[in-house]
Amino acid sequence: MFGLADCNNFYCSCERVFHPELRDVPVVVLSNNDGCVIARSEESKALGIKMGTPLYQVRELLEKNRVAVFSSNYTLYGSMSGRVMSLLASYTPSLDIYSIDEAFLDLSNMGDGSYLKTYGEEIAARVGRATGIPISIGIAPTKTLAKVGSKFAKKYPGYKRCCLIDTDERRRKALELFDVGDVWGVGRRIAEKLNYHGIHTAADFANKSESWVRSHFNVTTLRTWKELNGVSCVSIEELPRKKSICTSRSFADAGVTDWNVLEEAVANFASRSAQKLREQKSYCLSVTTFAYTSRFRIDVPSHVIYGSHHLTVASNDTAEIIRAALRVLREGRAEGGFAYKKAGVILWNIVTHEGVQQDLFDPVDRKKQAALLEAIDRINHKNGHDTVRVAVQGTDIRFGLKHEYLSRHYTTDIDDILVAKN
DNA sequence: TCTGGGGTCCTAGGACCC
DNA sequence: TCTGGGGTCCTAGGACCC
Repeated sequence: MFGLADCNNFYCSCERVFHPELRDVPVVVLSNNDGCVIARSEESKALGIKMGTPLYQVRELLEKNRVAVFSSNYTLYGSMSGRVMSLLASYTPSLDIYSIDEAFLDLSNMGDGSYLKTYGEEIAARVGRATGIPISIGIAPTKTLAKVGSKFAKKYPGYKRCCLIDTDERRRKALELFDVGDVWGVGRRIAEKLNYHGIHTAADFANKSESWVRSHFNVTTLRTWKELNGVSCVSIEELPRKKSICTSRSFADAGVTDWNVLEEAVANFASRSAQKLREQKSYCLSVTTFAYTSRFRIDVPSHVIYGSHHLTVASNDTAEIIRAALRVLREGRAEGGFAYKKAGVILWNIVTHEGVQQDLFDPVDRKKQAALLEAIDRINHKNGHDTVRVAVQGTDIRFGLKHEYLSRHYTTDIDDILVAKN
């Protein structure tokens, strides 16, 4: 049996922990640059605010309904996620952290149905009490069904935050009430195709024959079908090492027109990506850089820079990766004044230390390089991000992002700890 | 005017091999 | 006019997830 624990409206809930006066007030959290709405409390959902809506389209609605607005504060959310996950880990021999606000618990051999139900209720209550974050839990023989369960647990208070789908009868009832488009693994396109064939509920889909599903869809969708029928086949292997690492940002307002600022931004993205690479103790062979003008503006000249550079020896050296990223950027430079709205650096072809193919004629002393990087990382860890950096990264972040509604770093910065007054 | 960021997996088609 | 058969590897793009 699998349990899926899902934090309710996670980012909004994190803000509420430190703003208890907002408990019954609509709350939204914005994306980077305060661009779009990416998290909504139940009250905000009821106002009809959709996920991913640009802020400017709902600004009036937010003001009229006195919605509390926050810029995203990933430092806070990451730290709160850590608290939730460490509690969840104490309830299972194996916890698979699937995202910042979701995790699968291995609940095999934990006793019969009624025991599991109580166990789930207890987990949810404890996490809520200890962290202030409300969570919902679904328990079922497959991960896809556990996800279905968690949605029921969230929707109906009667479940006491835990919904168990263990028998065939319970499974049938649940799937009949569940929209096929809400099934994990069924996105917009597949939902459209299923609807076209007259399939609307998860039960409609589960009742189709295997051969029908196989002939109309690919193996991924077939797996989803099996999971709905109680056959577990989606494995969430822990991927300790990422296969690609990306750092990208949109630029505020109209974008970046100064080429030097763009280079500085790309240097910073490359540096951040190299740090992430070292954190997972990996090396990359390929560096891709991209920069493009607004996808939404048809009234201004558009331009796309996109290219890759391949290293001869896999590296995680900041300077080397910056050099590669800037080289691609410069190769893509074109005449004309363009306003770049977004840029980023992707590292891929990632290998472990053992997987690094040495070069007989390598001019770089890799041992010295590693020692230097380790020293830099240690200094930066102690004294703050980018205390030591490459000159081309610049001294101030001129392409700075908009964070007009940022809350404080309550759990990670000594100066931001809440003070209780008498 | 203003429109996020970071991932994984699968498949079709092209390039190449004998 | 007629133009083989059987593979592998790589990449771009599409679909999905949060």
